[in-house]
Amino acid sequence: MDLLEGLNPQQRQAVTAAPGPVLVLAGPGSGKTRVLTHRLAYLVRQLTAHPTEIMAVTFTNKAAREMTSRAATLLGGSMSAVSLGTFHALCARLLRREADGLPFTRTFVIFDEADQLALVRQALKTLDLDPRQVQPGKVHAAISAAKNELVEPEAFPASTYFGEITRRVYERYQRLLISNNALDFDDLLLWTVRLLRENADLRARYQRHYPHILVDEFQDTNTAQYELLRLLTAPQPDLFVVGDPDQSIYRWRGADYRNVLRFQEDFPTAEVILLEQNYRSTQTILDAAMAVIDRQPGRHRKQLFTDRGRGLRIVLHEAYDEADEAQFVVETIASLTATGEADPGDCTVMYRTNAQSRPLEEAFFKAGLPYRLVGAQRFYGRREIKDLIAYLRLIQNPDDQVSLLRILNTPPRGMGDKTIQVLLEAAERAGISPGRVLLDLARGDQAEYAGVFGGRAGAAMAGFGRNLAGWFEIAQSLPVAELIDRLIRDTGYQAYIDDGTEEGTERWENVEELHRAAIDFSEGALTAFLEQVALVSDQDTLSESLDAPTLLTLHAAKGLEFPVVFILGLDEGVFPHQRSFEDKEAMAEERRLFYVGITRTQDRLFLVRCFRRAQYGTSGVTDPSRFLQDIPADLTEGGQPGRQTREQASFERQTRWDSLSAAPSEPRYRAGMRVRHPTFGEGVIQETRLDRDDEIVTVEFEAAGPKRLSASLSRLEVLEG
DNA sequence: ATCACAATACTTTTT
DNA sequence: GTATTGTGAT
Repeated sequence: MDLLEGLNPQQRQAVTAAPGPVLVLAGPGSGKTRVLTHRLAYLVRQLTAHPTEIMAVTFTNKAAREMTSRAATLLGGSMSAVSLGTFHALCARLLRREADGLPFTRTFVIFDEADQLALVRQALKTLDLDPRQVQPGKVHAAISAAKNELVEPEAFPASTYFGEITRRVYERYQRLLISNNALDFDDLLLWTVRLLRENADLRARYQRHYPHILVDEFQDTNTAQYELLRLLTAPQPDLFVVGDPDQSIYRWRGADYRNVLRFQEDFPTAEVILLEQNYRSTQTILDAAMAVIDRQPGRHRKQLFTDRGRGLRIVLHEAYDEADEAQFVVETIASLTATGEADPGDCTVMYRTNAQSRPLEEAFFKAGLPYRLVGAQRFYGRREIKDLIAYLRLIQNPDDQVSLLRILNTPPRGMGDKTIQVLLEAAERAGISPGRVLLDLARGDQAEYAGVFGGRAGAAMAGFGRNLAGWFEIAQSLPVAELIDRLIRDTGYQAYIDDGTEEGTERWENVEELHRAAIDFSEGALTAFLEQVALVSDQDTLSESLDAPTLLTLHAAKGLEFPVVFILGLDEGVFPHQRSFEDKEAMAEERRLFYVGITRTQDRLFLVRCFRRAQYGTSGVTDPSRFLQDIPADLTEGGQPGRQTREQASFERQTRWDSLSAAPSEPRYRAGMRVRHPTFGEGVIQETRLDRDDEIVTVEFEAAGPKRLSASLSRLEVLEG
């Protein structure tokens, strides 16, 4: 049976378990995704399940794609019939199909974080609450937490002042979502659960339709997701879940690793299988990981073991500041690459917060080395991208008031605050959304709004309404990419965004990037495109093609593995993060996050911290992370940052400054010089200038084109001139 | 109505 | 130090 080839006895036991509730508790690097994939294939091949009868839930879209292709390889055919994706994506699909009878239509849009916040602000305003006294973010977090726990507005505990406020905002917020014909992320789960709870026929239909359900990363499911699983799998569940409570890192998003315990209570007949052998890391890495996680009270210890041998020691390094930290990374990777110990693509740099990527990017840029940055948020969060998405969403769903308000006067078209206010009031009076009012005006239905709009403003709005109606029309037949073309042309968006400055050009390039993404999106349907945009995960942006180091947050690193790992910012306040200091559970989660980070490593691990670190512009001295003290000294080499005294640190700082003052005071290179670079080959210097303590050289390389390099980081060999 | 500049919070992690 | 919001001038 080739489906079981290369699997160890525990893995085989899991793959071939009898249908029914199965809980696989798997340590890091134990091949749990592999088990899941083989189980999928086993269901089809051995238990003759039809692929359409399988629903598999993964944590990211990328994981879903990977599982599809791996399972397809195993089966020697297409697995596309399997319903595979994240909880959110699967729920969105179900809701679009079954929207009849619900208070929204199947063209609903999904609101992202920023839209949700805008709605909370709006709710606060209509309730006459000052956003300065009631923080919208806090209220939104509370609402989201409630939704993840399946708590309806009426049931929201209003025992405190904040609770009372939140409850009222929650009510209002839900109504606003409906009037926008929009759902937020939590709604996707909430409405699906509601629908299945209340509609027995539908529930039975889905239970029959998906007799087999598999779930990856089960420790990161929340109450709503767990309830959903229970609803979908009764009365005779074939539910196969895989997870590791030690790797639970999404508590702040409502995830509850106690779902693992709940599972065993709710399904007492569940078969429980442990996967303990690790195929990823050296024993040194595993020993360090265990030392970190074993400090966690109240957990079931497990022994991680491998037959890979001890491997190299973990390197500890203390840098002076974040620029120095980044430079250490770049230099170390450069030297590992130069000696052939690792490929650039084998290396990965992890950090606690996204903001920490900036100094890294600068260092890589200065050294003229490419890198891969994981983070979709940042692209889709850009103003110009949000604008165009708002246009698309409005076309898909004219009731989307948040998107309408965003782009009504973007680019400026003579509809200022006053005009917008009039429009909103007219919509309120007519009992329809402002988008519909515009469409009415475009059709010439002035009667109903007679005397409401002044001549100029009325004309502007009718004009925009006609545009909107026109786009609405062509959207039915045109692929998304061409629709975007039309939008840009009709609105003069390029002229608006690209003002010739460097920033303007960059913004326009982003627009082109979105356009490319739309072209690549084969399905062509607007709804599907918008859904994908709303539900992209960070990891979805990881390109496999480039052989370059990867930069990502520790959260985004979940489920991945790399030969060489750097974990940066091991300073109190950064990692563990400041916000977790008062809350024991939050601190426990930080520790698990560190555990996740360490266990991504196959061979070499570098733990780095800074002596001083800038926050809010001013920099201050930091203390080493408490986690560093938990790594046994016999596993490490390099400094003992955890035990360094302040005097030693300040002495180091002194010597640092001395060495920096030896930096060039006049250029070492001249324009016209012929140079050679180890990576880019030969080229001619175009320009050179001094930048603080460094010299920046612009070189036109024969093969690689123009590059800007830092003289101190890149070894340029002068050939002539 | 629009733009330029200034003051002001603000940074955890993400579907 | 930066993104966002608010204010005042055009």
